Amino acid sequence: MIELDDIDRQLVLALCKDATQSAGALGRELGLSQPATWRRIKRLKDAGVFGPRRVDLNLEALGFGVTVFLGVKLATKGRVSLEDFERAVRAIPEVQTVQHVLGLFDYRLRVVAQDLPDFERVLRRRIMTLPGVGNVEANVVLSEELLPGPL
Amino acid sequence: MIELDDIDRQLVLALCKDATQSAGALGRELGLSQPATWRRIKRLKDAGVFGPRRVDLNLEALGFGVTVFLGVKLATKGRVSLEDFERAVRAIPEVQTVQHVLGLFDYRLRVVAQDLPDFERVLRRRIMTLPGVGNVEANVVLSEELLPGPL
DNA sequence: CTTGAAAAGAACTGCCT
DNA sequence: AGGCAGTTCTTTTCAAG
Repeated sequence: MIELDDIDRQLVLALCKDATQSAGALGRELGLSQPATWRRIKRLKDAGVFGPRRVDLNLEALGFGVTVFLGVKLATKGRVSLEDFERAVRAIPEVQTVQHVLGLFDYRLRVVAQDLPDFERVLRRRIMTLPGVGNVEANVVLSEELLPGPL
Repeated sequence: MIELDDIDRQLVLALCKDATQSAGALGRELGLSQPATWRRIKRLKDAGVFGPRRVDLNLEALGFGVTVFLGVKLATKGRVSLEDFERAVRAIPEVQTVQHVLGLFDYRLRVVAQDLPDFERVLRRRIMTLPGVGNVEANVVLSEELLPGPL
């Protein structure tokens, strides 16, 4: 497990807020030189503190105004059923995230759609027809807030 | 609403997979020159296609091995109750995401903890003591897969 | 849209304290 | 570990076809 000191923590938090900041700019905030800051960031990267760098899309601006979290309970749950379900769900373009979970449901899916009529189409023709689907619960997202996290 | 042509779509998808690629490298894949690729990316940025650039942390490597999605149903739901609940939930370090949702629950929370005993502590001392909490449902995340999305 | 090039800035390196 | 100075790379901008 990776241990971070105070300065590392501040660097990581600053990068979580805005990943476009340069090592020089970050260092100035903390009273560190550019190379010192860069070396710390490199050490953190090499230690695997950061996940793969991705861009996240502004889906609203692209016409996807509706986000729904679905809980899915499978009717049949053999090894084959799980693999069949996962393969089929990966083929649905509107599904953004697949979580295999423990609890009242077997899977949680993050699904986007253009609007509610479009979501109904996705739900009826894509989700409900998935192999082995039992119960489905839906939560339409009204707003989402990302917090600093546990550091 | 922003319209993308085929090349834009390929650029966006490539950046979703790996945001560290340079404009030159991206252009080479698509048979475009570096300036042409750069201009397209700039146009997309200015159009607001991309959300704020953040880094995502490898929480497992930092000692947070457990991720749980909680559904929370409030017992009392006036305007004040929602604001009180949101303010209190924002103060819990282990809460990563707060979603206000429509459906069987009022909120969905993404919570991380070091392990299951640690999660029990968070649940009993932080979550269950939130103002106005009624029913709580938990799904422990076993695995999570991010898909390309609806483009 | 392309190629070529130049300027600015950020990333990286070696050496020193 | 951090700072300084310098090199290399990418980004960013421009000129010309």
